[in-house]
Amino acid sequence: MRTDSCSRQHDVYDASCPCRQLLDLLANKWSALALGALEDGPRRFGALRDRLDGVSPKVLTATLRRLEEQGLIDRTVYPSVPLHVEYSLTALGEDACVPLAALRRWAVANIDRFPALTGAA
Amino acid sequence: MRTDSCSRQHDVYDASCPCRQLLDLLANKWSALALGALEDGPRRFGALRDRLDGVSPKVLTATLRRLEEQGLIDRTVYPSVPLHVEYSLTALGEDACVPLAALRRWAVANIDRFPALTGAA
DNA sequence: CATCGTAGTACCCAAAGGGAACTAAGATCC
DNA sequence: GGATCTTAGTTCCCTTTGGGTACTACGATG
Repeated sequence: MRTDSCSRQHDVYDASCPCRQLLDLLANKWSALALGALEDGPRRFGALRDRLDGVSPKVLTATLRRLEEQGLIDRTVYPSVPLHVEYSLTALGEDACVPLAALRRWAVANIDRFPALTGAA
Repeated sequence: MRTDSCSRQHDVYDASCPCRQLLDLLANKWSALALGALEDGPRRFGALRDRLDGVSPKVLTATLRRLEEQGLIDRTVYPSVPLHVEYSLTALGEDACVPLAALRRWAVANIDRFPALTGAA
């Protein structure tokens, strides 16, 4: 039983298809950076906040919760003191990292072709 | 003369690096869909609005303007009546489509692994 | 002279993003 | 035993962005 209109074949161009929502989740600056930050092993909240330069704790929490909800990352709490929370990629998250890493790499590799961003004359 | 702190090597994890802004532009639902919609040839505003199911004209205009500003798409006005405006990819836009297409394809191919989105039990 | 089609803009409201300050819980210092 | 530290957030408030509906401009067409 489906509630979306896209019964068999999925299409990101269909607003009611769940993969549109998935695209919305992944095609997001903070999601792309957060997943990438976990690529080489688990990280704690503070480490992620440092790595994702410029993110506010509120937005980072929201991003991580969304990713966790969808099964892209795991959140493990170590009830030590001070509290210790570790985020890590799931298998699904690792897979999602592939296209996201390609996008990040493209941005870095091609930034010089964007004069309006690099402040060139 | 640069105003950003990331003098030589670019890094999306540096908030002041221009490629962070580029990532923000590309890692966006509407950008990814709009660029993809132009992959197989120029399209008019109305055609894009139809293709990007669920987009409001206001948001579509804003998205296209941003992409045009950065040189990813061209906007050509044919002063016929009724007015006719055609959007097409630049060479830069075509290149950017590669990682974005991969991301869209990943979403479609892996949506079944997201029970929370597909409404599975 | 009213209507149509195209490509938007204007207006208004809701949601998300963002910064700074604050909280909780216990260990550790003095 | 009270002050202080650390970690992982939450809360508040404000700004920005997203989103829907209605409206405009333009001349051709009936």
